Amino acid sequence: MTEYPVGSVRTTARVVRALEDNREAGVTELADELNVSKASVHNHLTTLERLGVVVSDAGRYRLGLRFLDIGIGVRDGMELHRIARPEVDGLAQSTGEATALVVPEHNEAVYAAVETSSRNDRRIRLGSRAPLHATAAGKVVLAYRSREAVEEYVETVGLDPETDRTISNRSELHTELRSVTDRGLAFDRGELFDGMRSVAAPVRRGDDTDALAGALTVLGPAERLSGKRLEEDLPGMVLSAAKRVELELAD
Amino acid sequence: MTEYPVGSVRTTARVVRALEDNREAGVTELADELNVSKASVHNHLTTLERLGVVVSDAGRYRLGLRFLDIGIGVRDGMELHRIARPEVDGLAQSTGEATALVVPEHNEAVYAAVETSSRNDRRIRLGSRAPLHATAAGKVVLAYRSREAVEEYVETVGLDPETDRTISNRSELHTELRSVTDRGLAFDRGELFDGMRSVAAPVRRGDDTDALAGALTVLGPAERLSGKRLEEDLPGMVLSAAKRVELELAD
DNA sequence: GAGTGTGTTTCCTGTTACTGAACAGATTTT
DNA sequence: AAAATCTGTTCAGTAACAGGAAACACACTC
Repeated sequence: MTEYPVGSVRTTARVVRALEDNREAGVTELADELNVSKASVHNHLTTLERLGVVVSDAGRYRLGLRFLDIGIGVRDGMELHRIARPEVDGLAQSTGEATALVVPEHNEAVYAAVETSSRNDRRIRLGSRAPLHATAAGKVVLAYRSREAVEEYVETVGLDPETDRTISNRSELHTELRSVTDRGLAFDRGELFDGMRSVAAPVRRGDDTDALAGALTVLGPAERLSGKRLEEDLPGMVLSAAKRVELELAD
Repeated sequence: MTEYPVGSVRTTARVVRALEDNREAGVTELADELNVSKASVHNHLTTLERLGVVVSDAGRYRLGLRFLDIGIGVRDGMELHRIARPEVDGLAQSTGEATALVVPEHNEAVYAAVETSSRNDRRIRLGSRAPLHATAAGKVVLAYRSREAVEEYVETVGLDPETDRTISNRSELHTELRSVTDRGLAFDRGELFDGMRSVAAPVRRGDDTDALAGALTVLGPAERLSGKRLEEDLPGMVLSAAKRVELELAD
């Protein structure tokens, strides 16, 4: 058994990945980039096109919008999203900042819902992914894991520094996570993007285990997120919103 | 050469499709549903999980949010989207109705951007797809195609009736499309959903050929979309918004 | 009109993706 | 509590086929 039981699917994934980066590409171009024969690339592309996932136009190929269809479907299918969505919207309105529902997946923080108070403020992209140790929401996710699970994260993912404020050593991370569980809140002060701060509160599944379902978060520029607003006002709002989601999630 | 040059990818796609419908499933469940051996399903699932596209939890499998990531990336990468987005938002604000940017893909109308004036009004889903002959935006798409291309659409896709007002015969479609090109505008009066109406205007690529890039559309309940508002006011707004997009698209 | 791109097709072969069956847990039934 | 019956997972063998090389077709350029 190799790493990928169905090898050809892996090749397909590489083709998709390449199209994701290049936005549009030709057969030879992809063949060179991926070190695969032209014929093989061609086969994968026509397969993908038949499947309605890729669009071809005059010998150029690009990804179609079926991914969006599937992705939104997956997102809308999450009960956490259904319940948390109104709170995300409400938070955006009451705080005047960007807000999001963040969900852990494959050791990354995924923005499953994003809302902004002012339109055309698209700094955080829906569906984008960030490292767990460099965002408030991500730290919430880590904080509610066992110490071994956190160690495993450090081991496999590593603590790559995104800015010069990113937590990048093990002990610092552990003390930070301790403070997160203590307060039931996490902060990020320019640890992912310079001049960008965020607050996040956990949403736990009340039912069986107290496993973490996700996190609500508020994000904004350091100029606006500071002092009492950052330390007290926003935390209070995020926390109570998260609590409401937990309650409704429990039933 | 068979229908799908890389057959195993087709199986993978079927697995993904099944997960899309079932939201969550086990191995045997999928194996039965797809008439494939358990082992094979298992192989595909672990491959997909390794690729970060599927999430497994206690023997249950479900699609992850990577599709959303890719999909939004594709969408944001479209220059038409970049340019049309502000107009879609502006239309939502000025009309007070739901608005969208629609793009043709694989003979379907895809909602590439959706905006609503009031929050939590999520009737049309981002990324969802509708038949070309049953929506205002779709009729715009068809109208700017050659007659043979329209015939080909009727042949391959067919004119399935979605409601009792859906255009479902060839000649009716052709006269309708004629009126669309004449006025540069398309209407839909409950042809996709009962009680739902929409107006759409074309966005054409000015540059080389006058190929259609997409359409802007306004949607709402029949009670609000009727009379002079439906016939004159909204058309005027959609049309001028579409013109502005065309202009900026030309440079 | 030769030359260099492109995407597409063909053909062959070594790989591998599938199946059927055995295995290992967990849960339920008796 | 043990047996029966679900799971998901692993294993081994074979028939299918995915991938590579090269020829092809077509569009450009020079």
